Amino acid sequence: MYYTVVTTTTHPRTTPDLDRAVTLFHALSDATRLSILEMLRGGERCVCELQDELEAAQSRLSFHLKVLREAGLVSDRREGRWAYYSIVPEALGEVHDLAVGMQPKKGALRVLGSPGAASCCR
Amino acid sequence: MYYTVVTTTTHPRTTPDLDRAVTLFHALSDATRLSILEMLRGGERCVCELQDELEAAQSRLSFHLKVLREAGLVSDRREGRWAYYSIVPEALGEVHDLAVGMQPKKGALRVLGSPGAASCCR
DNA sequence: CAAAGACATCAACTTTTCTTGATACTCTGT
DNA sequence: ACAGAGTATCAAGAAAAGTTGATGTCTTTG
Repeated sequence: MYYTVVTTTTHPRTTPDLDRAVTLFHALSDATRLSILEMLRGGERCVCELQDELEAAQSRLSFHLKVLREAGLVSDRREGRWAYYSIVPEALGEVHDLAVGMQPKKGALRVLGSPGAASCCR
Repeated sequence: MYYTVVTTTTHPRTTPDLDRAVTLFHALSDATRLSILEMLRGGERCVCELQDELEAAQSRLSFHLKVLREAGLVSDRREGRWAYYSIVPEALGEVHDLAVGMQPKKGALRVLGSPGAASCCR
């Protein structure tokens, strides 16, 4: 049996990509995490290396790596007792696309008195 | 008189753009704020319009607009008793550049056993 | 098998961020 | 000058995020 999703949605872009965008930007909104990513730009790193260079407590690092991992920005590979983290380029691609997609639409540049601008309050 | 900045800095990119990036990403890490930006994509809007469409309390909106404004993502224009907000494309450009700049460096792709990868822990 | 290293996870606590309701400010029309 | 609309700001409380130290789980090595 099939269900044809009719999408009666009154408020359109309310949930789907919005959540994703929030997750992505939130993961990037912390100095420690950005530093981690900066280190990973050079290639895979294990937690102990990050720990040394960032002078951060181990559990703190683990916490931030989890945030990055759950946002899909980094992936981890286990080898013996080490965990190697690396950047997931596709996720940064999403961020890139989001930034582009948030630019004003064509024709949205305000020309004073143009119709559509400020249909506001009487 | 000139100062030749010698950059004795031990920890390089520790403060300058990092803070800016954090501010920018943080401003974007909230659903309400992203919705506001989405509305502004169509052009300038006054607070009352945003209020109606987003069904958000006035003070709440004001709060979020302030975060966006302080991050430089939107600008406001006062006209009579109305405040019109609009997107600052340049700020989104910064976000775009950040996303690009965070991609792994050339040659950072891990080839198993390649030198430089995992100089880690003995 | 015991000991030690590399991480993850958890609980308690601190800090930051959001929300809400009240209040203040600034125009505008009368 | 007054009343009311449109906003900003502030204080207090609620919720979310980050930090720290302890503990647990694998895994490797002697």
